[in-house]
Amino acid sequence: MKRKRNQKISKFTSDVLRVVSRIPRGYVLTYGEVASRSGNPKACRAVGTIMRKNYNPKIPCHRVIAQDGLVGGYNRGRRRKILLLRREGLVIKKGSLRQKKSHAVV
DNA sequence: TAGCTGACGCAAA
DNA sequence: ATTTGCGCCAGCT
Repeated sequence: MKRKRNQKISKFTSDVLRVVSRIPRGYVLTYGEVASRSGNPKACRAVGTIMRKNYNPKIPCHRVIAQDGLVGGYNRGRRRKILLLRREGLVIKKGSLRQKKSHAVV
């Protein structure tokens, strides 16, 4: 069912969304990194939860991958996520990224 | 209010 | 190199 008014998002959520939206094209961050930059280094799972909710399609959530290199999940299908990443110049082998490109704080 | 879930991370076997 | 188990946190029912 649809909700008329949007739930007020937590500061953490807001921060996470901001961090992710700042990831440059061609770069990726891990869920853990995003969590750390959001103030809770151990909230990697929570980050996943937030991404899953897919607040704003404008947010490049496909640039957030797992620490082990696996692309992780994607609300619209892992396949799609991989496509997007390759499209940005990243090399993915069997669902995992060869070289992780993190960006220093922008 | 309390409990369950999951787009994770890491250590151990 | 792989697989299994446990911990952690915010959101949802």
